[in-house]
Amino acid sequence: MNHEKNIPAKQQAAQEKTRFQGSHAFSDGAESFEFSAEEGAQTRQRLTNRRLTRKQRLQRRADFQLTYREGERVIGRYLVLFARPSVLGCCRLGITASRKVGSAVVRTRCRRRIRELFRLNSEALSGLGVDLVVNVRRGCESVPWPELQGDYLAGLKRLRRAARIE
RNA sequence: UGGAGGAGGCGGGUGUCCGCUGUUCGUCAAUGCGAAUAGAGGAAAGUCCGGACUCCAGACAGGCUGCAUGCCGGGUAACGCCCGGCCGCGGUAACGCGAGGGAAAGUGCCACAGAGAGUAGACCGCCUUCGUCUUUGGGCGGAGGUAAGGGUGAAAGGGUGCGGUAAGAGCGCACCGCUUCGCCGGUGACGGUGGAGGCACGGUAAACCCCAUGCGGAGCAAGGCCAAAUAGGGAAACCGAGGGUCGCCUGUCCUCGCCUUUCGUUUUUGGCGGGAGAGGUUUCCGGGUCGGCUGCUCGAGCCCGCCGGUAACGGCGGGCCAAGAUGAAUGGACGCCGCCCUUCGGGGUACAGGAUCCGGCUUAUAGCCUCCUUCAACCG
Repeated sequence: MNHEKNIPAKQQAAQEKTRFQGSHAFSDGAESFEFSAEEGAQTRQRLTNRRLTRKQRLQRRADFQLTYREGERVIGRYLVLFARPSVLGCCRLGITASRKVGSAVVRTRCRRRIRELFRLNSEALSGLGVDLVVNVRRGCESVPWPELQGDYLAGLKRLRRAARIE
């Protein structure tokens, strides 16, 4: 988290601007993740964490199976989410696309879009600290971005609710 | 200009924001941060052939079995691939297609129809002759000769024509086909040509089979190296009890043998030493799981030029370094442009993503471009 301080303020401002525009562009429903600009310090933290390195990905088969077995499950229109409290502090992402989804090209595109969902909406997971496994369902490669993002964020909301109840 | 055929190429462009993986450099405690730079295809696909590479087995090599290939010559590391040619078939042509060896080594199969289907055969016919009847046209019956015509069939034991004959027939002749023997051309497949034979030899080998040639097996999850935890194996050193009763202390009981006043890991009533049993701790060794590293990208490499070759391709010279990921990067979002369709709102923009690497084949592919050839029409 140290590197966040290194980013110049100018760049931060630019990011904030684009993010804000984007947020308005697909603010067609309550599911879109909204935040206001006046929460200064918190906003800064949310805006800067946009990277997705290898550490933040599930890399072992055992991790996947553990998440399937012990995690919470939420089924959406295009995605199926599994989440399980992580041993590490941060969130990690794993993506599974079976051959039912389509050809190799289609599956790769789905993976990339989901990775971007995870990366650009990291604030939706802030404070959770879970291993998240996403199963791809059919149609994920061609659905418009706002709809897919809505599906993803709605899934996360339900996951949060399930966690709170527990 | 239009139709057709062949060869080859491209297969989106661009802007903004946010990212990913490798390498190099800088910085640093750091796998972090910053900068620069590179980063999917013509099929990356199917995994159908051929190799390189690695391990295993064996070792001159050969055979059996199995599989594959199959006109000729050339190319290649090799091939079932490519190039050139031959033959057959299709097309007016350009050109295309062909598993294209052997059916006189053997076995099998060829339904139905038909008189007869492989040592042929005679249903209707045709012809001769005898008998008989007669309204003199011929009819009926017997004996024989035939295979031209009809009919069946996918196929009827060479074809067409002329001669010949009672009618016919390779019975004879010419041409074509076939078989066979020469000669000429060609490296060869084969082509051309001359003679002889009077015709025997149906098809099917993606039916068994025969002949010739080739092939040891498994694959980068190959293979090599490092190596946590736990359990277990081996070795060494050190420590000294263990169990029951119990919250704790004291006391007591049980558990090996020998010896008897010195020694000490402990096990005694007290003491000693040998044997035996048992536990704990630490260290090392070997095997080795999770995991990590390597193999891993400079190669039958790519580009340009010249030379040889009809070509595939080869030779020489010069230049270049161009993915190396591993739950797997090379992107996501939003615009603009191009192209196509449009009901003028808009919609669409192919097939498709490396996984050790090469050479091929096959299959998928919206649309676009270039060149050559051929046919038809028109103009000159």
